Amino acid sequence: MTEAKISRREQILQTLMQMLQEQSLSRITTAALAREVGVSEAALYRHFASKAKIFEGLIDFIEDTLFARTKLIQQQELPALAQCQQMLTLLLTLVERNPGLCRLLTGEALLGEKERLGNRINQLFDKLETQLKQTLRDAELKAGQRTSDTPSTCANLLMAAAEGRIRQFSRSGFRHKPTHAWEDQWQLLSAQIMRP
Amino acid sequence: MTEAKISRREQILQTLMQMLQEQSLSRITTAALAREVGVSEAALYRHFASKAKIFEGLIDFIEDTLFARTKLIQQQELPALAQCQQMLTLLLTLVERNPGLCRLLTGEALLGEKERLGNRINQLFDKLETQLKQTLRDAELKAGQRTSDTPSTCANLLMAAAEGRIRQFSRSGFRHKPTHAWEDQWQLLSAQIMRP
DNA sequence: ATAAAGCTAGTAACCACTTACTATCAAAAT
DNA sequence: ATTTTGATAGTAAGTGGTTACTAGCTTTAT
Repeated sequence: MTEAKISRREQILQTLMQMLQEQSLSRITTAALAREVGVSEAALYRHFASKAKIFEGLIDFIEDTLFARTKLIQQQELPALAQCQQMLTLLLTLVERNPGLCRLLTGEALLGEKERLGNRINQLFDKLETQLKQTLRDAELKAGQRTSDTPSTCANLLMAAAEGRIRQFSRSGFRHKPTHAWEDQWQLLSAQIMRP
Repeated sequence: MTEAKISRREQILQTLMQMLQEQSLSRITTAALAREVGVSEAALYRHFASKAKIFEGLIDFIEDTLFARTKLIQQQELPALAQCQQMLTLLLTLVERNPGLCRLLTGEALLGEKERLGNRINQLFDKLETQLKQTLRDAELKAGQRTSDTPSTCANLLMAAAEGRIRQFSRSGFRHKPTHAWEDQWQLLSAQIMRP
C-alpha cells in the first residue's frame, strides 16, 4: 500500500489551489469548494473554522515552503548576488509550479476576505525583501563589496521586478511564465547592483 | 460663478475612486457607493447601465490620460531610454496621485466583476509594454543603438518593475510611494539596457 | 461505545438590479 | 400666454438570487 492517503484537510487545500488557478475573476464560494472536493459545505467546517482559515492554510504553505528554502540558501556560503538570484528564482519557480498561489500573492483572490489575510501576504513580501537587503549588507561586511545604491533600494527593485513578473503571470491567465527570460533579465538587473 | 459644476456622472466616478482608495479589501457595493455619493441606488442606474460600466468609466479615464501623454512623449525626439523613463514615470506618477486607480490596475478591486474589466487592464499594460518595445526597436533603426538583450525582454523587465512598484504601493496602504527612490532604481535598471 | 466525519436543511445577511411613481423644467402646440 | 408633452433625474420599496455559516441528526471507524 504505497498510496499516499492525504488527509481531507490537505485535500481541501489542494482543491482550493486548483480552483484559484481555474477561476480567475470569480469569487470562490464555500459551496463551490465543497462541490469540487466532493463533500457537503458543512463538512468543510469540520476541518476549518471559517473560510478565511482555509485561505490561511494556503498562505501557511507558501510561507513554510519559501522560508525553509531561503534559510538553506542563506546557509550556503555563496556570493551575495548568487544568493539573491536563488531566492528570487525560488519564488518565481514556486508560483510557476502552483499558479493558484499566485492569485493569493497578487491579492486578487482576497477581495472581500478578512484583512488579516492581506496583512500576511504583506509580511511575507516584506520579510523576503528584508532577507535580500540583509544579504546585500552582509556582502559589504564580509566580502568588502558594496552595492552601487543603498542595499535597501537595490533589494526593493529586485522584489518589485519579481512581484511584477508574478502579476504578469496571473494577468495572462498563467501563460506568461515568470521564469521565462528571467535568466536574461536577471543579468540586466544584477549587472549594475554591485559597485564596479 | 467660477464654481466648476461637475456632472453627476463625474461625481459618481470620483466617489468610486475615493472609495477604492479607502476600503482596500472590502468589496464596493452599489449601496455603499450610492450612500457615499448621496443619492439612491436607483439613481446610479440613471447614469450607468451596470456596476461594471461604472468601473469601466474609471478604466476609460486611465486609458485616455495615459495614452494621450505617451503619444506626446513619443512625438518628442528624445533618446530611447529617456522616452522609456518618461513613460514609466508617467505611469507611476498617475497612480501615486490617484491611489484608487491602482487597485484597478493590480486587479485587486475586480474580483467578482465582469471578465471584460480584467481584459481591459491587461490590454492597457500590454499596449504600454509594446510602446516601450517599439521605442527600443526604433533606437536601433534610427540611432544605430542596440539593446543588450532583445527589446522584448528589456521592455518586459521595465514593465515588471513598474507593475511591482504599483503593487507595493497598493499593498502598503498607499504609504510606499511608487516614485520614491525610483530615480535611483531607474539608473540601475537602464544602465545595462543599451549595449556598451 | 464513542468520537470523528459526514449529511440535509436550513437562516440571516447581503447584493446587483428593478419597478412604479414623482418633481422639475424646457420645448412645442394651441 | 397658456397648456400639453416629453425628457431628465430623482425616490422608496422591493425582487430574486447568492453566500458564509449553523443546528441537528446519522454514519463510519477505531
